Amino acid sequence: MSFNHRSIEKKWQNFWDNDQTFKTTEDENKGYFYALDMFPYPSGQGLHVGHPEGYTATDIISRMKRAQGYNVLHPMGWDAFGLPAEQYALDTGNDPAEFTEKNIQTFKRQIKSLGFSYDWDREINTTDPDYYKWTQWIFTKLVEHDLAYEAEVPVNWCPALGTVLANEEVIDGKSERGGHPVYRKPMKQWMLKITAYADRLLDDLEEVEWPEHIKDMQRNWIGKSEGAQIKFDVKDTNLSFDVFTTRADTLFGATYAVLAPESELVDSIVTPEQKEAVEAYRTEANKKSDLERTDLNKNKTGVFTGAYAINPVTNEDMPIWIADYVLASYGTGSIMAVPAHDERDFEFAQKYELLIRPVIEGGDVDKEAYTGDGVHINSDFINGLDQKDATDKIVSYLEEKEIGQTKTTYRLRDWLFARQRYWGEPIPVIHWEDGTTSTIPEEELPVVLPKTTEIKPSGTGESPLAVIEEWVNVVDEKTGMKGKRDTNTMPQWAGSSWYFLRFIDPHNATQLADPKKLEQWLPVDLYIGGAEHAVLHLLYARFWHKFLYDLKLVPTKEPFQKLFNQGMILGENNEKMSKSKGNVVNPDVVVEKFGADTLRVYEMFMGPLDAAIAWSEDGLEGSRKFLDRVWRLFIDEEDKVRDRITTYNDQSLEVVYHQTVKKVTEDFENLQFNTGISQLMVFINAAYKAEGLPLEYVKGFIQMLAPVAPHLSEELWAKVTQASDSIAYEQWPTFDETKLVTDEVEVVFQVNGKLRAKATASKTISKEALEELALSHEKMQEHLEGKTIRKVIVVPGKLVNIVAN
RNA sequence: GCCGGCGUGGUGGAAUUGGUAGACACGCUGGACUCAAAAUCCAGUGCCCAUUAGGGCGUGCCGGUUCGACUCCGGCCGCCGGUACCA
Repeated sequence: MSFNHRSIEKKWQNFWDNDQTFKTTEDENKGYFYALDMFPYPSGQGLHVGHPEGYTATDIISRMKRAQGYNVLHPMGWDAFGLPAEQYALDTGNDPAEFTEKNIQTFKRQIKSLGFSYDWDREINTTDPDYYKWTQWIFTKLVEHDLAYEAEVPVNWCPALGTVLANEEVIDGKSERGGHPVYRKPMKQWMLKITAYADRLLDDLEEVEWPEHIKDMQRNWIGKSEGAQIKFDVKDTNLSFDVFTTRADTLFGATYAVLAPESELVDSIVTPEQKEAVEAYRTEANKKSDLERTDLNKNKTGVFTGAYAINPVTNEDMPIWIADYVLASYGTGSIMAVPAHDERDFEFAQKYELLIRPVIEGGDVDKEAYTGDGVHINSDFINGLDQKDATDKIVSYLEEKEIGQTKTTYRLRDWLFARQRYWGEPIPVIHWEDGTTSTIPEEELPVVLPKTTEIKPSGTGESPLAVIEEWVNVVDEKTGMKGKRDTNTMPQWAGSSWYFLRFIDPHNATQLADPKKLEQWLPVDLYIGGAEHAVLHLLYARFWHKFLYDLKLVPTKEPFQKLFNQGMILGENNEKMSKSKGNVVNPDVVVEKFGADTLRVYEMFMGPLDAAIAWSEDGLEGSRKFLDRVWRLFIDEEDKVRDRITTYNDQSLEVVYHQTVKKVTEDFENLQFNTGISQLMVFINAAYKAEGLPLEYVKGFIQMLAPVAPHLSEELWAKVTQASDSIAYEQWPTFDETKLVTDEVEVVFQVNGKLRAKATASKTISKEALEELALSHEKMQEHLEGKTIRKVIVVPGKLVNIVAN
């Protein structure tokens, strides 16, 4: 008979709720372990089978750590602000808050049906004013410390929709909804100065246990680049501009200069003859989105300004061009072009027939740019030097003349923190009529998002909040001065940048979280989520954490000690699951048919946690068969514990049991759940062949199965031990190192590296005796006949290899 | 293009201080049980040759180091992820 997952799972989920089994303990005599999932955005689609993969992994670790005597913090919450809810509101006229609440209830029901050991008393919702009060508070602190500032930044403005669009809502320069034209329009926006933390965000990656490729992605994103900044004078004026270059050594080969089309200097230097062409080019460039600009990278375009710069070492005239292959936002927004040794400059110079002068030996400038190292030529005082020496010498020269110095730049840009949207945290700022700006003091937070019956575009590009007059307009009670609230809201990244702190003290009304509790729980010991957040979320959260660290509000430099990214679960056809492909698996259906335990076992057994693996209905059934097999081993047809389970131990399972405890414990610790579960299967296979089942081993096995299949294990535990308590806090089984190996081991005999015979021998057998055993073996003698033994390699307890010819 | 990862049976995957390749599972084949089927239990299952005994081949491809290579080195091919005019 198989177990009834529907009744068992319901029974134990109710038990855990009523018993408050997973309420977080904070016993100072125990260690603290913080196992965190990336909290989900509660979409209208409901839970996907990909979600439980990471959740099961952290749940297994949480349950094992509780049994190992730790206080475990294992919370769940909702990253519930975001675009889809607002779109839904725009489409239907409904309140995004209600829609979001409904989605949360669906997610929560689904997550609870999987039996995760979350402490639901600590549930967090980023859209809850009690939560976003502190999101806003952190923002005001950033303003106080000059890490938030306002700047004119271009947005995707769609006049037809009367709204600003996110990049992903713009397709080929048209709005995704309606296909209306979209323009780049500068708007005043809040920016966060994440670049001030660039070096620390880079350096402190050394301190965390993250997958190397994720660290690499962050390093690339930060994009630290060391080079030199060099000043160029504009001919016949007192104007000048700086360029950034990593190849100062090629300065003698700089034959022209390029400014970004947006550069303000262009207005001052453009000649009357070129003015029209330059203006036309700038207008054209302004129409293109960043994406379109990069799309055109095959065919570089640009226009001559008519002006010349002076090369500071050759004193030659360098024509100044504008071209959109130079980005205003990187470096100084202007470059010295060295076409002989830079591929982009080479392509541009060829197209516009600009001078290409090689200054390094090697390569052929008629064909392509040479970007390698080599001996410098045509370069006066650095001739004959290699790249490094030439760079050092020329930078010293420039420093002496005070026209250049070493300089570090970053690819990382400041964080555009404003959204012209309704469904987000209001930015807690008032713009007064006298032109000043102030943040809302702590005692007046939160600035609550006003309820409104109709969310509609403002028509000006501002958020829908701008039309809610009674909310926007404020008067200072003391001075009577009028002001307007900032109508921007925060991006979705805001709430998720610090939620892991609030889980530690979620109901604290007076501070973000109690410092003592933060000290106990931080850093997060294990953080699991999808790789799609490898860069932005993790970088933003690290930035805020470091800022709070500087304010002495959190005790650690880094928030997440160990990070792991679960892989994707693909559809049975090996493609990404999607509605349109019809390959989506609904977890509700799986839980109903096979049970939550089966789903958990299957998702952990299908392969390594970080691999992308296709769903398989057959594999799922196999996991259920394993659980049934476990059940039948211990429970008979009458639903009674089998009398094979006994306190007598005939030792036949001793070795495999101790091996199982060791391997399962270590594999779970290392997140290698697939091999850990396979070891549980090995034990069950052996147990089926054994006469009696020692109670101690049965109990130990059920405990090891419990983190993966908790409902079934609770039920088995209750039946086998007659206990009325949960298995959750039973001490995790231990193994005895001395019982791991048998006295007799199988050894392998090889001739010329080829396996020819096997034999059993004592594991402590001497080298000589083992060699003798090999040479005297019948099979070996056959293979050695007529050959001369040249060499014998003996690995004690393992093998003998005889080299002969 | 650049950075990172991967490539093992019919399938998902095990195994790397270099030492029995294919653990565990799915699938398949056979047997037991059954009137029969399902379920279950037991056995077999990398490929090729051979009736057996046995032999040969085998971890993407080519080469190297080694007594011995899935594992280390060099060169290719393919797939996946990230990123992209970053000066």
